[in-house]
Amino acid sequence: MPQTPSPEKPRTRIASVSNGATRERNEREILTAAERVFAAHGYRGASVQAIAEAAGLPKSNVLYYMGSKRGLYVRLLERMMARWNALLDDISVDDDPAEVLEAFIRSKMELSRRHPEGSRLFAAEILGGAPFLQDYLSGELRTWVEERARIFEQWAERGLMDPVDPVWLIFLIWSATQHYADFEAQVLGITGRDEITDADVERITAFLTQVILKGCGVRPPAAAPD
Amino acid sequence: MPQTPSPEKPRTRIASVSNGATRERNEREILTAAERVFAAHGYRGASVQAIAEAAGLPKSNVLYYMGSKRGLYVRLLERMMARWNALLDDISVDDDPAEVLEAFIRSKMELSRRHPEGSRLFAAEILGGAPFLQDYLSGELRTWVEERARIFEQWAERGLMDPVDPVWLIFLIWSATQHYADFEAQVLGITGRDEITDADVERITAFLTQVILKGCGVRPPAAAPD
DNA sequence: GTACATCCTGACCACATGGTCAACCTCATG
DNA sequence: CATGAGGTTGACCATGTGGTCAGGATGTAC
Repeated sequence: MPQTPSPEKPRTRIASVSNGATRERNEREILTAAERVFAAHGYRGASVQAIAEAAGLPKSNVLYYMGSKRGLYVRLLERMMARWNALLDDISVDDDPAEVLEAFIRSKMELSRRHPEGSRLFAAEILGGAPFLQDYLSGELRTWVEERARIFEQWAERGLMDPVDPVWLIFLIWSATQHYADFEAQVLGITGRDEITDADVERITAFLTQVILKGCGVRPPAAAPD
Repeated sequence: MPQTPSPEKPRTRIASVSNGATRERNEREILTAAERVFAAHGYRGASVQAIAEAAGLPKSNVLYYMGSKRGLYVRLLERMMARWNALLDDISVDDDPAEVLEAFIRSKMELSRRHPEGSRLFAAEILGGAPFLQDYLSGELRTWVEERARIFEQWAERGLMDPVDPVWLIFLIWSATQHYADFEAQVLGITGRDEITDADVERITAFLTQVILKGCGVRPPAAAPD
């Protein structure tokens, strides 16, 4: 119904130039604003009105593009999950534990750093009992964790690291890295700064890498080149 | 001593027996219910109606006891801060770092364990930018952290542990322990369990203690029994 | 110009929101 | 019994909620 394709006319370009461009620009604006509002107030606490104001658009326009509050929220979650899934996608038993763990910590830290609102959105969803993400958690993400946990275990068997519980190790890395996005307000309040700089992130990453690798009996990367 | 016979006139004192008891019972019921609802949906997302239903009381009754939604929320935050302040209250440079750090991890873990809703309430407040807690964070809590950080530094100077940044170490312990309350839904989904048992908590505590102490170059308590 | 799809939005709807209030109930004491 | 303070709550209010819709604006293709 939205589009009526002509059977024979060579309409290579149905949509006008402004069409796609306008849509893309507005959707991006709305998604950015919505991520911020949902992150700050959770699903119920966020109002379409507030999102619209943050995006500089009338409420009706937001609903025109996104259909519904729920649809918008789900779309944001899916975008965040996609970013997440790209993390540490290909590791094998033959990789160097130190390198992989450092890459894990670093990339997770970068993810929280680059998408703090998305990170908080995710956190708020989990805090509320993950009503929209239960299937993802006990499906895709669980598999993701189990696969990596198996590799950690094999490393332990080969004596490349201590035989720590791999799942709790993953949780430890998650929580430690996520903290700087989710609890940013706390970190800033306590340290007395007004922002977390790139240099801070670099230092925190180094700190976490050092403590966690040493804590698991993994030697730092420099010690294990071939 | 439920009632004190007034020496002169029974004018000033009028509280009946049922008065205090009823009030106490209802307030406790409301606070428990409210903590759960605020934790799940944040300040804006929680409705007085939902809290009332969770407490098994009419909405009017909740407002009769608590005055306003905001007052109820602030009261819950203060209760949680009081629990928090009792943590690791007296440590000195002369204590054993291993014992103190383990006690810190353990008591923080127990706090999250005993008050998961309060923990999530706090988390939701910080996630939303800590609109009600900014002063507390940059005041009391900041002092709390600085005092303990100073002690960690002195331990490092004495060679009792690695010279890691003490503030980030505190954040690391906070995030790792808080994770099991705040992200409970994630932990359960991924591990496939339906609850986190006392035995799990014990094992997680041991894991965190081992990794963090070793990671900071602290030796475990020499006199550890078994 | 006409045609047509997309874009835009104020007005509107049914319902939920936090909060108020007056009327009621309960019950120990005088 | 009557008093009176605490406890209880349905009805009510102004405002906010997510969502709909009709009608107009805009721009490109013919």
